[in-house]
Amino acid sequence: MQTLSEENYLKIIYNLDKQGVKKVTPTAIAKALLNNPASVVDMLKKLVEKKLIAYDKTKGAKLTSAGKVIAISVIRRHRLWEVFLAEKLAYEWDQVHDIAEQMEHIRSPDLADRLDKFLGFPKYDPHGDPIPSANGEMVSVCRLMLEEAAVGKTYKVIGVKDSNPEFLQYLKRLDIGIGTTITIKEKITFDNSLMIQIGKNRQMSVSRIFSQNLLICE
Amino acid sequence: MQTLSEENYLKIIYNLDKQGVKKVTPTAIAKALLNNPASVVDMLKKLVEKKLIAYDKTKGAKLTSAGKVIAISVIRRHRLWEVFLAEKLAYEWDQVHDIAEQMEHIRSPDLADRLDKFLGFPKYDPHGDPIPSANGEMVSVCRLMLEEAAVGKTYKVIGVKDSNPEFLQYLKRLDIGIGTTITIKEKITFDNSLMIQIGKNRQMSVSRIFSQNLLICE
DNA sequence: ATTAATTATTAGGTAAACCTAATTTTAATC
DNA sequence: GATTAAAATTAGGTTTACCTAATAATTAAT
Repeated sequence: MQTLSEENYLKIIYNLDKQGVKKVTPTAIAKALLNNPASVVDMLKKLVEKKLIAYDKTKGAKLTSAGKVIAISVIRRHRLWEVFLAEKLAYEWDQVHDIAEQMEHIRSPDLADRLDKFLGFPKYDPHGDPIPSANGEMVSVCRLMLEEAAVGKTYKVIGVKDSNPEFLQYLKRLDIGIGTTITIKEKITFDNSLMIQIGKNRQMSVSRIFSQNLLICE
Repeated sequence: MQTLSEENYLKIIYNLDKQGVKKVTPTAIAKALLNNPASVVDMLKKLVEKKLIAYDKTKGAKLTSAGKVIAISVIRRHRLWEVFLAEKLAYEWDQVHDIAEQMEHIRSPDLADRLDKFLGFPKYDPHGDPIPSANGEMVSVCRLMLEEAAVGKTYKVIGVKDSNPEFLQYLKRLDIGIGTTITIKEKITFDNSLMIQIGKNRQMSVSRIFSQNLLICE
């Protein structure tokens, strides 16, 4: 049985690794957790003892399979609660993270599974991140930035990259939410803006900044 | 801002007082929290410093108005989550307490209010305890044991006294749940059993033990 | 390759919330 | 009212998860 803090470390190590960080170092972890590298070193030792990670100065921290199981289940809980908060309690995309950060640590054998069922087995959280299934599998990520979309194709909005409140506010005003369909009409090369069609009949131009922040899926 | 542990102490002090304990002593609190009286004394000092309780050897611990506000809000969150777990996630009455014990400490300004709304502003939790409203008011407890019911009258089931799993199982088999209507047909004095009507057409006899465990409201 | 800068680690410390064991206080009983 | 039992308190310790400051080890830059 692991503590709340241990769960957070495992989750962060998993996430950093997933984000493609070549070496998961104490400093990187400290930055993510907003704490001190010295504290991280302490905890890494503890996690090594518990056989939840392997740590090697030169290779950084790596989850063992036991550690990975825990990390994924924490992530699963986090993302399920995010869906709950957004969908059932009408929170905005940017408000759900901090609360889910707390809720992910609630422990009870089948809570996540019941929640999953209650929510209708969602595949993605409100940020477009895939939700691991009960057995720890994640759907292969169908997820690209609007910027990477191909002209002529139609996509569905699945989330945002950075949950900047202003951006979310703006999306809301445009009536763009999860599931909204977007068709790419034209790429304007000179400023990298895009002419898109939202839903069936609305057309508009969006900036590169915009298209780098919206996540879509075919 | 108070810690999780402080919240638990305030809640317990509130509950002990409500249960009619004449003097809320360190030993009583320790018994309720399954910890040591010495630890309780430590914490009581801290709570006095924070002006959340008044403590006097001879009178025991008493919540200040600030302490009461916190205690009631913890209780509100606890009971709302219990409703959520029972109603939305299909937990049995006896399974919700331990999970709600954890969820009650999730902090976020308006989470409880949103949850309350989502649940349709329930008045009682699955144990028949009243849920404080957002401003801290609790409905006057409409709650009596089936044993105390009057012949001829019709009541609604609001909860159980002791959440004994066997009893809950039995209720389930009888298709008795929260909201089920029960009409008292006859009191059998020789063994204190009751002839009741469940819903519209089912009649059956229940033992005194049974009727001392089911909570109802007119 | 040596110096400078960055990282990692160790040493020693703190705060929260517990604990045990000893002591004092209060209450109960004869 | 003295004795005994129970409860409250104090003293001193532990664990978890942090911290700062100092040192050691890497990595980068001249």
